[in-house]
Amino acid sequence: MTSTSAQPGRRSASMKDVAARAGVSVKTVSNVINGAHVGAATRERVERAIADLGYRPNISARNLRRGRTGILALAVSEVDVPYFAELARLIVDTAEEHGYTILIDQTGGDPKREQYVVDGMGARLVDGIVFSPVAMDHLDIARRTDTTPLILLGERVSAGTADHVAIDNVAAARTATAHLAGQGRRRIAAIGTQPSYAQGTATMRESGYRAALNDAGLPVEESLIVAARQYHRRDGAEAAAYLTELEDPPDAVFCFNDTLALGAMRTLHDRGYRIPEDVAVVGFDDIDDGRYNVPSLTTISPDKAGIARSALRLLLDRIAAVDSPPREVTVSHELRVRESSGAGPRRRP
Amino acid sequence: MTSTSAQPGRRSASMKDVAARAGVSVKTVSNVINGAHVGAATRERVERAIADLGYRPNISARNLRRGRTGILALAVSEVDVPYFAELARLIVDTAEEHGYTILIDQTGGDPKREQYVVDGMGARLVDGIVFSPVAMDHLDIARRTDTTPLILLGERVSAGTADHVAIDNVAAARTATAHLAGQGRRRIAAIGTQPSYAQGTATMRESGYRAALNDAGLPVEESLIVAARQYHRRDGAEAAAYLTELEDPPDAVFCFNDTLALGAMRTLHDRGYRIPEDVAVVGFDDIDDGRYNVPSLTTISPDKAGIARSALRLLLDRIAAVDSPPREVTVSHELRVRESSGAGPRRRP
DNA sequence: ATCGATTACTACATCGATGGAAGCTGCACC
DNA sequence: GGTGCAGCTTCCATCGATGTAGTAATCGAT
Repeated sequence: MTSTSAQPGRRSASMKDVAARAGVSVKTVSNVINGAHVGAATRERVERAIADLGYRPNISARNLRRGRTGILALAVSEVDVPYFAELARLIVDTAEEHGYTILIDQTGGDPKREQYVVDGMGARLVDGIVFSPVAMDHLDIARRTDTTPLILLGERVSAGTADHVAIDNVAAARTATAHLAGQGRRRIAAIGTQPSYAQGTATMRESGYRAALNDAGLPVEESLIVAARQYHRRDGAEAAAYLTELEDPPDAVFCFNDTLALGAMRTLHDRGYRIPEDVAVVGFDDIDDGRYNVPSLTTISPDKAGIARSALRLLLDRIAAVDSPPREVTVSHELRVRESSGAGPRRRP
Repeated sequence: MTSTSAQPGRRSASMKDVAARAGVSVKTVSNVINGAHVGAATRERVERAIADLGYRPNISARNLRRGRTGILALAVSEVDVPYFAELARLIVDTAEEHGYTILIDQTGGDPKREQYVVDGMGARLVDGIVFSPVAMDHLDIARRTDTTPLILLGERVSAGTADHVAIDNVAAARTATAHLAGQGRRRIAAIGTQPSYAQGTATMRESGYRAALNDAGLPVEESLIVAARQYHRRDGAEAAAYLTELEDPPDAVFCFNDTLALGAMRTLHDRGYRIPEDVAVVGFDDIDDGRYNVPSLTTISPDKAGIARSALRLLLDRIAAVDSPPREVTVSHELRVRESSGAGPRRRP
């Protein structure tokens, strides 16, 4: 089925052109393309005409007729955040396996843009949306009137507002903090709280952190809990700077994501702290950067492929059956102990 | 224009419904939406009907009629490669300013998938494509029959095959290598050549490297030139391992991108080399990771925002005027000297 | 030979929005 | 009162692919 020659003419060939060339009706061409029963000889002729004309179906027309577009949106704050970049990669690949294409929307965490996402992205452009909210809480989402299937990532929604995929953030944070306590650390700081948003991932991780301190019989010291406006390296670096300036600096830091941790480690290093000897560091997300960093970063590793798979499955299910009750999927995670939390001598990752 | 109530009914409202509710014709609704002259009273009524019904235009129908989709594709090997992630972010934002949405395609460097991209991505789904080729050379691209506007990134195309945006890779690599020579380094290795593809970015960087060695009166030692299958940290780590096992290891390494450099530095560190004292390292791309790494990474910093802007401009121009001659845009770059190449005492980035 | 069933294909309406031409107002003007 | 002209608005065709209904041809069974 090699295209031997294609007319570079302004208008590209339509089914009608193919039909005319093959001497059949338009519908027969459609049948050939969609694999319906067509006689061998006719099929042959149509296929030759398709090749000759370099015909390719017009997606807009097909979508109009079929009522779907074959496009799903992935809406995140910024795609160049490593965690989202890695997730985007998996989601794009997974979607492709299901015959869907992914379109990227960057909200930048802007509430207006997030509202736009929740409202179905303006026009009926996408069949469904995978959304990682920053500013919206579940009440905002419950209020939505749009019916575009929507899957939330990393969001703890109280009760059946929307489909939702996440890891158990409380448990993961608890494990991470417990690991530090188990290494004999006594002043364990946390970087990454976000006061504004009571339902978010940050709050879950914070409460896991607090629970672990309680479990270990350690006091919760509010001055060791540092907020981060965003989750970039810069924010981690700034938070760490603040911590080193305390009268009694911490001997460990649990960062709510890996980029915060990498930024924090940079500052700690600059200020003469040895990692993990003086300060142990644990991150969250298990991005590729952390594995190769010196020292390599202990972190919570969520099953990202599992998240991508689950999100797509939920979304496709919902596209098929809009009225089914919302589902929550919890994906597994594990602690990856590496150099930054004092796991013996330095070795290759 | 707040949506007061939206029918959750299966089928969402069409222009016809709006027209019926407002007591006008479909075309008048269309005119209201597209800002044509419509009487104030009529406009008012139509707008209320739109709000009441929660009407939003059907993109597929509009696209079918208008002959364009408002979607552009960004095709790269993998979006989670930091350089592409950062570029994707800029391109998504820039496209949005122009009223376009970006759809991501990951080729994984697979020739078949790249061919698919060059052939316009199967169906007339996108209005244009920004493509960073890995396996395709300019001959493959010259052979293309599809007419979807296509902009190439980072590709040195010999003569007017397609529009094309890149930095001057030869000059940049020459600057990077010269910087190392200028620091007194004598055995400067290179990591990242790709023998298979004579027109690619890797070849440009290699020839800049060779030229700089000549400029500095240093011999080109083939054993110090290491290929990399991909440009991930792992490949850099492996290449560095090979270099340290040489009888006479290098005192500097120029890596063809930052992730190679970060991987290489990890291995060098593990094997007891001090950076930059024993081995200086320079990368390429200026990704965020490199700025915060310990030691921070000296690198070539391309004007990524400029690349995104230029690519979009070329693409939109070509969509408007398909037959204009191909253009090449060279975007600026600069050397960012940091710790990894011995720029004095370690300081914050 | 005839009937019913099956197959292979055609004609036509349809999805929703838009461009163009025609129609209907109201109004100024001769 | 008729003409001309705006200014809106309506009607109709259209974009390209697909579902439905229907027709023609073929086959097996009686």
